[in-house]
Amino acid sequence: MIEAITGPDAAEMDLVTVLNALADPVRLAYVQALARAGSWVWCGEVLKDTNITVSKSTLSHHLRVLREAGLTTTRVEGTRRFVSLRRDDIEARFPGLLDLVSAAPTPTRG
Amino acid sequence: MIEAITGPDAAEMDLVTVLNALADPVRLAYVQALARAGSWVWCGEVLKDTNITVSKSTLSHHLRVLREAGLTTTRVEGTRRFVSLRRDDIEARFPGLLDLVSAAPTPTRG
DNA sequence: CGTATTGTTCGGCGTATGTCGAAAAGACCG
DNA sequence: CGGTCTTTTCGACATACGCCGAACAATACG
Repeated sequence: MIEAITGPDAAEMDLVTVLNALADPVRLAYVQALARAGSWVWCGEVLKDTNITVSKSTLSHHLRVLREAGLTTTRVEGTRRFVSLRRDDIEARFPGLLDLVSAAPTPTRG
Repeated sequence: MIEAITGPDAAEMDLVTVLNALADPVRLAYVQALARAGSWVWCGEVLKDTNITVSKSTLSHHLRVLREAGLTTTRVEGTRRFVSLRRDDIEARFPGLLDLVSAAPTPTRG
């Protein structure tokens, strides 16, 4: 069976929690990269084309924050994990949020 | 002369900083109340019709975070201060952000 | 089976954050 | 000037957060 790890239902997403999840340079860049990359990206590869480097444990921590905020969902496939933005749920709950984040000007370098 | 205390220019607002400013229950409620109330509201009164109570020093701290993120500006008038959302600047820099925050479902009570 | 790959979990560490009360600052009123 | 009102600043404190390396777990490969 395909194991899918997901956080809260769309209706239970909390704005403060979501904003907090996005209010970190690493996580924001991750979400932006995900938005660019489409669905089900190998989670260890997402930050590859950014200038961000963190340890495995740190990345795992950030992915959990994103997941528990409701922003992403994870699918296990062999030894790897694939991650995807919950676009529809996010859009349903917080319309425009993903567009806003994706269109962010000058990635964290004012 | 009218003393106006303002944070960064619109062009220099940083998304992570802005999201971080909004990712706190008190500050989010404050911004939402401001969005509802219009411009130049007496800063000590903004949270009156919410169920939030914080000390003066804590509120002052939060107002500084909001101001330094670029979200609000403050005008001194006598012994009081009046605060206003920088709607145009926010909209120019992060289109849709204020609408998104204002339309937040179930105020911090998922 | 042994090894490699991929992530998670577990301490631990340093810093940031939210909170408060007390004190100070500035403006107004008598 | 003395008193009042409003807000900021100053410690102080507890907690949360981001980060890492080491150990563990689960799967795949030969």
